[in-house]
Amino acid sequence: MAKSSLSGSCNQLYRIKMETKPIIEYFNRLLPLNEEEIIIVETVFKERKIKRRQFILQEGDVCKLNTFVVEGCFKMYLVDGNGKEHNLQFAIENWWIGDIGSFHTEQPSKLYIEAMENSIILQIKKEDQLKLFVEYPKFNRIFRVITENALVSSQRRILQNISSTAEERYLDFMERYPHFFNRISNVQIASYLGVSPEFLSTIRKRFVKS
Amino acid sequence: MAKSSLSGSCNQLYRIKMETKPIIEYFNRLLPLNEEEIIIVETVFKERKIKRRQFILQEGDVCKLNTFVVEGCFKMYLVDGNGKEHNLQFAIENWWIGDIGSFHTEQPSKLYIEAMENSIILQIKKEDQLKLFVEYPKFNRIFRVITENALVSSQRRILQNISSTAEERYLDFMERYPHFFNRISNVQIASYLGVSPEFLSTIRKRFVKS
DNA sequence: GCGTACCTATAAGGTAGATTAAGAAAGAAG
DNA sequence: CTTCTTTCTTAATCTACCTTATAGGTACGC
Repeated sequence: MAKSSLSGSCNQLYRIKMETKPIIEYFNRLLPLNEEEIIIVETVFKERKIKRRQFILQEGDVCKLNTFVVEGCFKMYLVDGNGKEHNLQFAIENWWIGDIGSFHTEQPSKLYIEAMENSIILQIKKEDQLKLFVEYPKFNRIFRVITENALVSSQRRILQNISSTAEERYLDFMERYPHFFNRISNVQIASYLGVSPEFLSTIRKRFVKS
Repeated sequence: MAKSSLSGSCNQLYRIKMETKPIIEYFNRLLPLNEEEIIIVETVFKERKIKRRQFILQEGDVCKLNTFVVEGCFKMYLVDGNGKEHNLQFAIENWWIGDIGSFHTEQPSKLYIEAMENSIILQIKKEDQLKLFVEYPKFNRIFRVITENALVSSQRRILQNISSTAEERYLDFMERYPHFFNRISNVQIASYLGVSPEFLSTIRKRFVKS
C-alpha cells in the first residue's frame, strides 16, 4: 500500500529531512552514505525556490554557492560584447550548475545562471564544501567522480565543435538529450550549439520533409 | 656547492627515487605528501621513454594508463571520417594526458596520443590509481583538484569556440600558452583551434605588418 | 651534398553559416 | 477577447572560413 511506504512507520533511527532527500539519493547512487554523512548533507545544503527568469548568478558576482537542481531547469551563459548570449550549459533535475572557475578562484564570474522554469535547488556554500572535503573524505571521491564525468562531456563537446558541422552537432545533441526536446526552445539550443537560431531552423527543415 | 645539494649527504630516512622526483614535487605543490604516500607513488608510477611520433594511445585501444609528462610534448587528437586530425589537447612538462572517458568506462578510445618530441613520461595503471584512491584518500583530493582545473579550462575553451572568431581564439591561445610558440607548429595549433592551417596563416599575416 | 618530407605563405573560387528583415504562430498577460 | 512577447520560419545578402593549388623555405636522413 502507498500509506506504509510513505509513513515509514518503522524503527528508523533517523528521520530523513524531506528537502534534501533527492540529493541524498543522488549521492547514495554514487557511493552509499552512512548516517553521519547524511546528517551533514542535510545540514549544509539549503533549499531555495527560484522563479522562472530569476538569476542565481550574474556577471561580476563571485560564485560562492554550488547548486544542485532538484526540480526545474537552468541555463548558464556568457553575454558577449554585442549583447548576445552564449549558453555554456543547461541543468535539469539531478544536475549540478555553477561557475566552478569563479567558485575556486574567487574571481568575479563572467557568466549568468538563470532559471528557465520555476525551480527548486539545493545549495552549498564554498566553506561548507571545503569542510565536507576535509572532514568527510568520502565527498572527495564523490565530487572527483562528478567532476570527471563533467570533464568527459566537456571534452566531447570541444571535439564536436572543432570537428563537426552544425547539423551533426544538432543531431548528436538531440540524440544525447532527447528529454530537452519539449523543454528547451530552439533559440536556446542554437545558442548552446554555437549557431544562429535562423540557421538552426534551416537545419531542422531538412528533417521535417514528409 | 652543487655537490652537497645533489648528494643529499644527510640524515634522510628515505632515498628518493630519481625518476619519480618530478611527479612527487608536483603533488607536493598541490598537497604535501608524507613518506608513505611518496613510497606508494614511487611504486605505482612507471617511467617510459617515448620517441617522437610514437603513440601511447591509438583509436580502438582502451586507455588503461594515466600519463604524467616529465619531459617532452604530446598531442591527443581525433581522426575524422575524412582522415583529418583534430587536436583536443597538448601536454608538456607537468601536464596530464589520457582519454579519461575511455579510462573510466573501459570503452575503446576514439583518440590518438602521439609524442611530438622525444619524451619521458610516468604512467599509472587504472587498478593502481583506484587502489590509490581507496587506500590513500589524499589522492582523491589531489585528483579532484587536478580534474577541476582541467574542467575549468575545458569550459573556457567551449565558450570561446561558440562565442569568438578564429582570430580571437588564436590571440587568446598565444597569450595563454606563449611557451608553445617555438615548440608547436602552426599546423598543429590550427587543428587545436578548429581552423584550416591556410586560414591561420592569413590570420597571422594581419599581425606581422611592420 | 642532395633528396625527401614537412611547414609556411599566397591566391582564387566555393560553402557554411551570420545578418537583416519581415511575417506567421503561439503563449502569456491583462 | 485583445494585446504583448516570444518563438519559429523563410528569404536575400554578406562574410568568415574552407578547399584546392602552387611555390618557397626549412629541417632532416643518408
